[in-house]
Amino acid sequence: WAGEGLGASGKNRHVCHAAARLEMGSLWEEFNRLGTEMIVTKAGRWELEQPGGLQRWEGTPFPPPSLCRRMFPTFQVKLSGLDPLADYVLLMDFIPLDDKRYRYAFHSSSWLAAGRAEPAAPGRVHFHPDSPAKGAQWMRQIVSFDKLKLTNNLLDDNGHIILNSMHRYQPRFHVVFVDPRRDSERFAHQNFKSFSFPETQFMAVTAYQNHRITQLKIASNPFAKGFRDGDPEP
Amino acid sequence: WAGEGLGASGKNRHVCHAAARLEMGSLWEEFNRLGTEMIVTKAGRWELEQPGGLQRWEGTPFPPPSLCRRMFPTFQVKLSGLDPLADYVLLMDFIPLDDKRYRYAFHSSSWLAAGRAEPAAPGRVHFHPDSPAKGAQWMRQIVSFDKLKLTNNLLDDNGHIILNSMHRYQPRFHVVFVDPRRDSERFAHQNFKSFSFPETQFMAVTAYQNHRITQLKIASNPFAKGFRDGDPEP
DNA sequence: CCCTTTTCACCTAGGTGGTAAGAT
DNA sequence: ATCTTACCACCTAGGTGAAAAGGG
Repeated sequence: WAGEGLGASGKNRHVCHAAARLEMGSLWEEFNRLGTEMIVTKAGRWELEQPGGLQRWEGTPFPPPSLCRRMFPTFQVKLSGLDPLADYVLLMDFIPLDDKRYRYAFHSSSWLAAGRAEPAAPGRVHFHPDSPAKGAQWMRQIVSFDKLKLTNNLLDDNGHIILNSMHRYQPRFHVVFVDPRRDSERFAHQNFKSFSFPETQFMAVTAYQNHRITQLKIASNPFAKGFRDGDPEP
Repeated sequence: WAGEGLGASGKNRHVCHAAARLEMGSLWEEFNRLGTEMIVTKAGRWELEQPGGLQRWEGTPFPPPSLCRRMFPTFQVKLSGLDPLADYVLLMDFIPLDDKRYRYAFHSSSWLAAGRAEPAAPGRVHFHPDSPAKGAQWMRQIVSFDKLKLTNNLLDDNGHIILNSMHRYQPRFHVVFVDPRRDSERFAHQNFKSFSFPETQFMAVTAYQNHRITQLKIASNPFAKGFRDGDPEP
């Protein structure tokens, strides 16, 4: 027990001191003040396999690019307090913030509850693609979940995160110690630590509702530079 | 010994049946008949950190993109004979084919030996970025080393493969079983299997010498499509 | 009416060889 | 004379929101 002692929190010593600082916090807060919205789309491979879509990649053994959307801002954290020599898996999931469905009232520029939530989508998880890796490598630089994609396709076959449009979600971030012990399943509840940043909560939408969100996305996302007008900002 | 028995080759049972089939073999052979050339360049981060280069990425914590070159054709293999449930690391290195330096004689369109080889560059290794992974995942689809980049910069700091221009090289591919035993170092020599495909040998150059190589690169590399003239080929 | 899907122009990011200038 | 570099136009690949079209 000495070698795998528990911290005061009841967590394994490899995770009990783990800390995560959200990067781009001021940008997240700026979005959060307006009410962050994230686009969700379908168009996984199931859509593209219809006639007319297939020809774009026939002859290659690889699936077509998924047209699902990333998050913006990107969820990025700076980690500390890990054991540099231990292995960790990093992952994210998304939990409903309530059991409501929403609609946007343009006249008042606000979100209104509009009935109960639809049946929850399959609760998927996104592993950071560098997992597993040593604590030292995770702490060396910012960990970015820029490969994470959102979809509203319940039949999605690409492992993307499935969300219901017009529902609110809270991203969660988990640090999981890869326990080398034979019976590590017995300690699974001690071997992870989770982080939730309230400023990263958002509404899933298929098209932006709040025009101020649209303008902030255009102003801050490099890929939307084509929609900026006039003054260049440093 | 029964659990980690050795095959007839003296190799660990997890690698002794491993087999690798080179993909795009006919394209490699077409290049090899002409005498394959691969471009090597400098321009790692050391070059870009000179005044005038830095401003392109100031403000980001990430290094600038390396301008070093990929190989074309890309080295790709289809694996079989691995233990689906065991972990493997896949990697490549490059060994000099001889101790000569070459020059290209345009009048005869041929390579001539021109003295002894220069001091060998640091013998680097390129790990496939998905390493380590289970045998099942490696065998599921073609393994592609398209991230591998070549440089002639002896001071390269990006982990790229360092080669001498005007020298001949043979790419090698290694399958390494990740041995879970505590004293696995003692068995290192049994835990890997190596593959060399003669049709992938090449001359490192800083600019193409043989015009027929240039034309074949333009004809077959999608990124060089801008230099193709006239007839579209399926 | 409200929400979703499709298509588009425009961008980021980066992989090509050509070309001319530079280095040795 | 030979090799190397820097810059360029042109491509692949894919991430943007706008706008129009589609669906219940």
